[in-house]
Amino acid sequence: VRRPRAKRGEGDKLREEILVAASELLAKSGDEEAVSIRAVAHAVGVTPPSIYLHFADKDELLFAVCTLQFRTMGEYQERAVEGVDDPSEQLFRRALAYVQFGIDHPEHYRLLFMSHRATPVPEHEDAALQQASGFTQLVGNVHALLAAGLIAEEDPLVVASGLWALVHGVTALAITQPAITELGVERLLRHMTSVYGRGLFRT
Amino acid sequence: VRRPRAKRGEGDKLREEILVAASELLAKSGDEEAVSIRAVAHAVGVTPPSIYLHFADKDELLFAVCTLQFRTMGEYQERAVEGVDDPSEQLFRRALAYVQFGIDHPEHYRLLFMSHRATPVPEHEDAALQQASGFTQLVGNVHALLAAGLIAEEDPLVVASGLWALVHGVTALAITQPAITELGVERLLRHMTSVYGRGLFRT
DNA sequence: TGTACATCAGTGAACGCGCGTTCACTGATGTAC
DNA sequence: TGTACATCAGTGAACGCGCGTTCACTGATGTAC
Repeated sequence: VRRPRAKRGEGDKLREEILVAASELLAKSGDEEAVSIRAVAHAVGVTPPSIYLHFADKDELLFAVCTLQFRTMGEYQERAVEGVDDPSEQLFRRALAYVQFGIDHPEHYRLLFMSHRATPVPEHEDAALQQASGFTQLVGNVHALLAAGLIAEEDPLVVASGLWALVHGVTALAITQPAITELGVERLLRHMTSVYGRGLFRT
Repeated sequence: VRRPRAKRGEGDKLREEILVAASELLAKSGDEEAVSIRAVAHAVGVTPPSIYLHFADKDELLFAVCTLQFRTMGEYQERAVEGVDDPSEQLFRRALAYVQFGIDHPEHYRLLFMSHRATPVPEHEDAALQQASGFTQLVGNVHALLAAGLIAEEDPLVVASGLWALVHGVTALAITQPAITELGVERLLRHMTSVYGRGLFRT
């Protein structure tokens, strides 16, 4: 399955194809280790050295995959809060969208938040930023709630981190522990947000 | 560094040494991939084929490491609730012990709850049991609280899963996101248990 | 319009590496007589 | 007490594999004159 060669100046097309192929390979194989330079090249219909025309090394390729997936995750969240003004409702929808992304793309979620790669190393700081972009909006939500006096006085960063830990817990567990899923992820999430919300919001 | 050969009938000593070496290698290297048959053999001071005298294959070795670590985790929890009778206090201490294990042994925690291996496959069911052993006691705690009317009517499995997701979220985030740790894991955990507890317990 | 030439998107073959696993073996330890 | 022998805990060498990466190359595409 040989890919037709790109026209002059269209060399960047391959870059895109490689990125998409790597993402799909990760999703389909269900294993980060299956995403080898050789496997990606094969999936695109090209020889391994061609990858190096677009990415310095394997690390850079995987980093690019992360960036791509962070963007997808951001879209999930934006779509979720679209047209919603109430900050507590926004918060809830954001949480749902977060978990939903993890369930829809378990391997990508693993790569972003559960793998060794997930630990942002200095040189990869804009990955941290990509991720932060979702997080900072969450912090924004929390700020709004604090300002409105809806939740008790507390460091917004702590509140936001707590919320993150909550959704991350559900998502990660849903991915690694299928037994949990049997009992219904939505049901679990509904229970947890209800309990947590009752504790968080002033009555 | 050649290990002295075991006496007759003391062949099982090597098995133990391999297991411990594999666990330490995992903890020190901070990477599951670093735990190769060859690396473990080297650490013990023995040649690679010797491993096969005690474990059928690499999978069985790693499975044994999991079992060992589940046991350690169980000890953390038992020590935590020792001499405590109040079920809600037990619950809280159990949560603390859970997170503490993850912080003390991040790579082992990864292996047990965050890796692909963490998904219990059929043949490995007693791993699920080992893990369940902690979980079933948690379910027991929840049952006691329900019976005492301290928490609202709800499926105890859902309540227990929620609690698990909560501590797992904090632990997993603390491991993969060092930025979170800067703000203080104990502080985050205290905030979350406080909020969650306020929502969970009837007043 | 035709042709020499530079450019650019790839290819093909090879490198060295570490891996899991196998197989035939060795040599010390204990046992039987 | 001495010696032949079985057992048992390992060893040494080798297998085939897939990996990331490099290097010199090819051949189609566009450009200059």
